[in-house]
Amino acid sequence: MAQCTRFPVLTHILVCLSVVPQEYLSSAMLAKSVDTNPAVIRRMLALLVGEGWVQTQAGVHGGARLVVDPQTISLRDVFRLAEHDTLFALHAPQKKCPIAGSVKEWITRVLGDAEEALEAVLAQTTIADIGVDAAADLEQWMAQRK
Amino acid sequence: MAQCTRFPVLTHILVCLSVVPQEYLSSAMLAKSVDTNPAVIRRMLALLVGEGWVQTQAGVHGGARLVVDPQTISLRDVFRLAEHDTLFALHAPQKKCPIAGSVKEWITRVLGDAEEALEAVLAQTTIADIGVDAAADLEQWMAQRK
DNA sequence: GCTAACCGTAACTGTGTATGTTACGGTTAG
DNA sequence: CTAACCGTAACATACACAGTTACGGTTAGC
Repeated sequence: MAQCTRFPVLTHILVCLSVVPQEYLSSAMLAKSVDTNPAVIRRMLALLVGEGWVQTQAGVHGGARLVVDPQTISLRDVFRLAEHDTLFALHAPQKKCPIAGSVKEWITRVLGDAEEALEAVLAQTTIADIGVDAAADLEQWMAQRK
Repeated sequence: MAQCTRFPVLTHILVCLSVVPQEYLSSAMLAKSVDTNPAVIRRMLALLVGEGWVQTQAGVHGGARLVVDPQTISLRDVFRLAEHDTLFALHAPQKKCPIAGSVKEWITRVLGDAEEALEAVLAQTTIADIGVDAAADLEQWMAQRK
């Protein structure tokens, strides 16, 4: 599959936003948390805004904010956003090959089923689930800082 | 996942070999069927030989031959061969980020479960299953050629 | 209004991975 | 001896994505 890190990063951003509800987090802060560039974060945020999960605010004290219940965002939703095109690419076999048809048919069907099974597992976890643990970590971290 | 076509191509090769048991198919013929270069096929064959599924024969009238029952090769096996490294890559978040730990933990666990579910579906189909349909296609194709 | 802190987006680079291609040495049958 | 094979290395090519820079637009506070 992929050497694609978008899924974990998108999840990380959403969890960050979910542990400080109603608060605006700047792309610079999120970039530090995810350990990347603010522009990369803003690119990701554009996707989340497009889904209607996040609102952004320009100007001083601006940033991004979660505008839906994190319980309503499953990892399946995030996964689909991250891997917009098909998970598996099919090769285009020679038309003249007599067995190409059945091979392609089987592969398509089986991969479809497999992807469905994969997404069914992802659907069982929501951003809120992860947020609970993350909030606990955050609290412990802040206590240690005192 | 990936823009990786290795899984379908490996499957195609195995099905081709399974419909003409005990017969040697040259990489040139397989290349025509899959619509690629013979060297690419030979690279793939090297993987299959490494698994012990295929034997190759150099020289005139040489080629590749299936040496195991196609019923014993599931698409899960082929999939693992095609996607040798982990299906999903994780990003390495900043150590200082207090919530990175729980995010990574959840992602790792959930993706592990998801991959398991995916492979469970793939395990239900074997090369022999596809070979049955492919053989029928081949027969029909040869009848039309008369 | 001016300034500084923000976002949005475009453009470019760098990099990693996979396929396509060529080439060459080694092996086998006739 | 030759032609049909494989195995493997050494490229070139393509593509997606992260990283980076830059610039225009927006907002809050002085």
